[in-house]
Amino acid sequence: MSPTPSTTQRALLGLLSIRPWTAYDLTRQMRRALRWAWPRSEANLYNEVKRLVPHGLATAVEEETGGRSRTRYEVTDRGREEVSAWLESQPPAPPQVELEALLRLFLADQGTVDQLRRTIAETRRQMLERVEEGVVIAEDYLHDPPFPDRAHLNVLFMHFSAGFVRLMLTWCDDVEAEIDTWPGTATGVGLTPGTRAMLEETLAYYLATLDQHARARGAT
Amino acid sequence: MSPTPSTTQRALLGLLSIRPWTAYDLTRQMRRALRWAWPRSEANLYNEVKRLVPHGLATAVEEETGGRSRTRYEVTDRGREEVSAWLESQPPAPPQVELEALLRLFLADQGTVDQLRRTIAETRRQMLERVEEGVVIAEDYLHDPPFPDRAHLNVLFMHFSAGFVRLMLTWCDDVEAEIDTWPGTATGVGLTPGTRAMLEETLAYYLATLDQHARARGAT
DNA sequence: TCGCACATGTAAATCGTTACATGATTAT
DNA sequence: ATAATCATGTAACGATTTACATGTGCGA
Repeated sequence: MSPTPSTTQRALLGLLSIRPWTAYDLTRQMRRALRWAWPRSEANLYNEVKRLVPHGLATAVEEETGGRSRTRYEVTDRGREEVSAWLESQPPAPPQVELEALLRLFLADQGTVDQLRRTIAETRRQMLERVEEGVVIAEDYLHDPPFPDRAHLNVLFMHFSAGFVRLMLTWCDDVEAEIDTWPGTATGVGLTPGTRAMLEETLAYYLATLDQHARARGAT
Repeated sequence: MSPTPSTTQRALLGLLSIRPWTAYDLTRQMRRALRWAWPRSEANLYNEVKRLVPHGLATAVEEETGGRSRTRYEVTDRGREEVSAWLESQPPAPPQVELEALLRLFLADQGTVDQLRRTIAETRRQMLERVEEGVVIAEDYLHDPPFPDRAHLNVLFMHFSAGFVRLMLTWCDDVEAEIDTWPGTATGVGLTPGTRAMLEETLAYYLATLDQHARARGAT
């Protein structure tokens, strides 16, 4: 009757375990923070919280605030158990990246260098938007942290997002520098000096990593 | 009648623009390479290629190879146009990361340090698997590239995936080092020296980035 | 007072996954 | 000869998104 909740539902349950929220605040929190780990559309979130209730994982209270009514959700004991069981369960799903810009790069020989350049420029713009949001949040946390007793977790969380932004921005730089040396996207380019160097560096890093972890395992 | 194709369909069309493939080869290619940019289940891919045909974007030929028949797909002119139009169209969807491990970290105060440690260990293991695949592909490309005239694109593509793996592995290291200093996930931890340093470094990087791009824009 | 952003959803349509099915090929 | 794996899907189900709907407060 109650199949195991989806990861989206578990994320909402997790938020509710921190404290009660209204539906709208939940979507805000998902947009502000959890977008980095589990991005979902807002309409979907309204839907999924509501579905926690009939499963006995959360309770809903209607509040009359002036005109329109809103719903405040609270986690139940069964809800908390569900979160615990999930954290205990092995293993987490593998990381997945959805990156249309990278897809376009892969197929760039079907188009022009200029199209590719615009794709990269747009990607950089998107990342700079995230940086602007990040500055606000980071300053918040240095002066007046919203959840002081969760600061250690939130900072490790932000540490990932900062790393991701950095990755994307340097990748954009690398791609731009490289395509500037191309006569076109398709015609007789092949392995350039730049891409050959990248390839060798990548392989060296991979081999070093495997080696290091093989030795770490052996030393245990 | 033909609503604009989904990105998954465009990815398949893009592959078909390189050359004709059988359904199975398409799924292989998606698994081997495009997983990094647009991960989809194999069953779905079989479905989506098939749906290209009634829209006039691809043609299908049944081939009898021994016993069972297989389908070979080819792109049509309309299919190529569709890919061009897509590459021309602004803007690409923003990058999205789905990372259950990061979600678990965010909610780690609902569980134990040991659970978190296991999550990180599993994530590292998943990434090392990717490294092993990557070694094979990179060596291929150095000795006997499968698509020599596409090498420049494929290497820039791999450059991203290598960067992502590196990001994940160093993040795992950082998290492990930090949580080793915690007495627990929740009880009176707050902003530790380690996380404070991270936070300051993140903020500094963000500000430097914004500054740099503001000046770059000003200098144009 | 007009429009726009905030706040809060619903309904329909689509997208995508999991589970199943089945013949062929290879390894043991 | 058997089991495992490759190759190729189908069907059912569930998750997600898009588009719409509507009230409320605020700034120009």
